[in-house]
Amino acid sequence: MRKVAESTIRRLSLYLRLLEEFEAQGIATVSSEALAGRGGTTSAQVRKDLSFFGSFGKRGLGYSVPELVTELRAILGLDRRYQVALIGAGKIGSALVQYRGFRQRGFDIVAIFDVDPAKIGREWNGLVVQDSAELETALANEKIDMAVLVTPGEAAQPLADRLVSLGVKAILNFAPVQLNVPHDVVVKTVNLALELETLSYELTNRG
Amino acid sequence: MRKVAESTIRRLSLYLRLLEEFEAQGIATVSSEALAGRGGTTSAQVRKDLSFFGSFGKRGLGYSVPELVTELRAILGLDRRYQVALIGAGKIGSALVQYRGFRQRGFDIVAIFDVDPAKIGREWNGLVVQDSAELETALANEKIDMAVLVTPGEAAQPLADRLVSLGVKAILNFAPVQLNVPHDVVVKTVNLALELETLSYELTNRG
DNA sequence: GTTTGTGAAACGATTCACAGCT
DNA sequence: AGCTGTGAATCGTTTCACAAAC
Repeated sequence: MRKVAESTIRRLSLYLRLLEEFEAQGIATVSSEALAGRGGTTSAQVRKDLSFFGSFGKRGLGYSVPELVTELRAILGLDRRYQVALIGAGKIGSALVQYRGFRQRGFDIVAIFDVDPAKIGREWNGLVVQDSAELETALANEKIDMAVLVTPGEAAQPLADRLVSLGVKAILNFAPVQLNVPHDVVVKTVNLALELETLSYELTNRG
Repeated sequence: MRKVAESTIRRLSLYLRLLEEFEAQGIATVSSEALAGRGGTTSAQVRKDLSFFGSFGKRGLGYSVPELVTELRAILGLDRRYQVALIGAGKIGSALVQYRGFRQRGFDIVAIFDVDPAKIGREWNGLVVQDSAELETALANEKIDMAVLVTPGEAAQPLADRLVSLGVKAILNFAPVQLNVPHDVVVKTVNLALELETLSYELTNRG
C-alpha cells in the first residue's frame, strides 16, 4: 500500500465519527460537502482522502453512510479487537481504563502493571494490578497487541525496550519523553506539556 | 510576527526540554547537531526553527545553553504564569490537577467546576469544586487565561461558548468533539480515540 | 443538475549546500 | 577548522477545476 499521510488518517477517523452520528440519525447518504462541513475541512480534501483507498461514492449522489462506515472501519483496522496492556496504574491510567470509548472501539485492557507495592495485588476494573518486574512472565502466554505507557519519564524507555522484546508492535506513550524503538514498532506520544506550550505560544503571539 | 508552523513550535518545546536537561548537567553550549540528535530531527531543522525567531548561536561554537533556554521560554510564553480553570472534575481532570508539570511550567489551576452534585462542594487539591451552572458568577472577578475542558462530548460545545463569552482565549479540549470558536480563541484538542485509531491503522497496514 | 474522482497547480515544510562568522 | 544562518531545491500536502458518472 502506498504511503498515506498521518493527517489523512486522522481525518478518516473524524469522518468515521461523523458518519456514525449520521447513521444513528438514519441518514442514508452524505456528500463530501456534508462530511467536510462539520469536520473542519473541505469537500475536495474529503474526496482526496477517500480516494487513497478506493472509490466509495456515487457521482451525483454522494456516499452511502453504512457502506462508508464499514469501509472506514476496515481501513482503520477497527473491525477487530486489540489486547492492550496498561503500564502504570496511576490517575491517568485509571481514567483510561474507565474511558468507555476504549472498549467501545475494540481496545480491551487485559493486563495492568505498576511498580508501586501499594497498588500491586489490588483489583482494578476486574483486573489485578501486577508487578512491572513480572512483565515478561505475566505476558508470556498473552498475545499483547498494544501497550499504553503511563509512567514517569525515566521509566518509559526501559519499559518500552522490554515491551518490544515481548513482541509488542504499538505503544501509546503518555510519558513526556521521545521513545526509541525499532522501525517495525509504532509509537504515538501524547505529551501534555507540549500541548500546553503550544497554547501558551499562541496566547502570547496573538491567537 | 510572521506565521510559524505549529510543527516548529512543537519542536521548540522539545528543544527546551532537552536544553533544561543539558543545563541541569552543567553543559554550557550545544550544537544544532546535539539538539537534533535526541530530539528526533536534523541539525538543519533545528537551525531553521530557531532562525524564525532570531540568531541565537555563535558560528563555530554553537548555542549557549542558558541563553537559549531563556530565549525559548520567552518565545513560548513560559516566562509568565497562567490562570487555568478546570471544567470537569472526573478522573482525567484529577490526574491533570496532580500532574506536577502543570504548575511547574506556569499553569495554575484556580477554579474547578462540575455538574455532579456529588462532587460540588468537595475540596480538591485546596480548591472547592463549584457548580458548572455558576461558571459566570464564579469567574466574574477571576481573570482566566485558559480553560481545560474534560467533559462528555455533548457538554463541551455549550461550555466552550460560555467560556468564550467570559473572555477565555485558550482552551485545551479533552472532549472527543471539534469545538467551534471565534478566530481569536485558540483550541487544542487531545482526542484519545484518534490516537488509538492511528495506531490501529498503522498496525493493520504495516507491522 | 448534482457530486465524485483526479490530474495539475499552488502552497507549505523540510532538506541541501554553502557563504560567512568565530 | 567548526558551526551557524539562510537562500535555493526538494519533497509532501492541500486546493483547484473539470471531465466523467449518475
